[in-house]
Amino acid sequence: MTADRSSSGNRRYDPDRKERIIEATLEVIAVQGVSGTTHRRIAEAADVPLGSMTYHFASLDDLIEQAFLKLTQEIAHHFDDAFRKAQTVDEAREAVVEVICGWFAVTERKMTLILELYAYVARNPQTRHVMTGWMAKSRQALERHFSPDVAASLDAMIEGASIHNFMHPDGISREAARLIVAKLTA
Amino acid sequence: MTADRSSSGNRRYDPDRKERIIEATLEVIAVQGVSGTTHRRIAEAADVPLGSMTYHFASLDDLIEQAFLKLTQEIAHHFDDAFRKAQTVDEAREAVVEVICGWFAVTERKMTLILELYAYVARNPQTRHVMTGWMAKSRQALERHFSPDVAASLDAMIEGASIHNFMHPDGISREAARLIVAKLTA
DNA sequence: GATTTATGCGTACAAACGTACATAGTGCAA
DNA sequence: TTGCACTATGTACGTTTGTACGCATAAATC
Repeated sequence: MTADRSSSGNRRYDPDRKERIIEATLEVIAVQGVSGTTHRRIAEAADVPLGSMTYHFASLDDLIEQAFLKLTQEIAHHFDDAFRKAQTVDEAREAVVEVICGWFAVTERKMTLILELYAYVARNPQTRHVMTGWMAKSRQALERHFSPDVAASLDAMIEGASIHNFMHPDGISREAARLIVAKLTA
Repeated sequence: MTADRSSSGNRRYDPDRKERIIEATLEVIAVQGVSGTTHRRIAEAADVPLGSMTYHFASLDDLIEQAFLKLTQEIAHHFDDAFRKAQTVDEAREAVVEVICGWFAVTERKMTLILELYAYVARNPQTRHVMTGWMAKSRQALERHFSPDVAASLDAMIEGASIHNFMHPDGISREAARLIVAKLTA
């Protein structure tokens, strides 16, 4: 439907096709879940022929893994940014609150993708490195401002609170989050 | 392969077949994920004919939802038990530590199922009641011993810490958990 | 024992799947 | 312009999927 490809003499110069396929994969997973993610749906979403799938990626699982890797890298990058900006411990505390109450909760898409990732990793141990890599980066970002133990507890709390806020509309308020963070970092 | 059904005149008196199908569904989801869960695999796991699937359940999604409901009810029941047994606040605190470090971490199967559930609910909003019901029960159990706000924070921490412990072998130790719980319930 | 009713199941079917591969198209060297 | 090496694609194949449905069979009633 996005035209361009089906018209204009077909074959086009398309240097970042691979990248676009990966992004389309995340889009499909977000809407259909891993269980509904197929070569054909991704190809349609990325506006590329079906043959491109097996040409650029060894298998569907290979593609899904690369998509999830990209997802975690992007999130980790934003996460790191947020804590790099913080100058004081108090600003870092506020950043944690923001991550819990503002950032994740806003984008249902991102949370859905993360949950799909967790389930996927749980069932495909060979992809666990995607998770451990992500967690290591998050931990590192938090350890700019907090001790390793406190960083670990904050990381876990961010995880749990994000999920709960996603599942339950009136989960944890900004004030409540502020109090929790204060307790954990006291 | 489990015999019995294929021999002995076939049709058998089987009053809790429906229940067994639900349990088999959880088994299949735990191993194959929702994405690999099919009528045929469930039927084989439950040792019932394929026809039984559409006879007892309106659709595959209907069956999956019922299976997840059963899962959450069982977990909530155990959870409630643990906190009902606690007589003092300190015992309740220790119960939280146990939930984080002992209980979930032990059974990979259970954690996998929970993560599959999250992903499923995220993508099927009409099944969100399964989650909200579960969360309400957990909250209730915690509120036997803690204020609503503290209960909420403990619940979130349990969530996040369990997941992190599952993904990363050396996640949060028992001592670390004890300290965190102490901080949150101070 | 005969007849009826309700329950359960084997089987078939169209649709969708992952993947392989012959072939068509394209930029580049000469 | 021609030839070549390489990239990309359309298509076909064998499986597996969810679901529907006609028929077999057990239980109930007389």
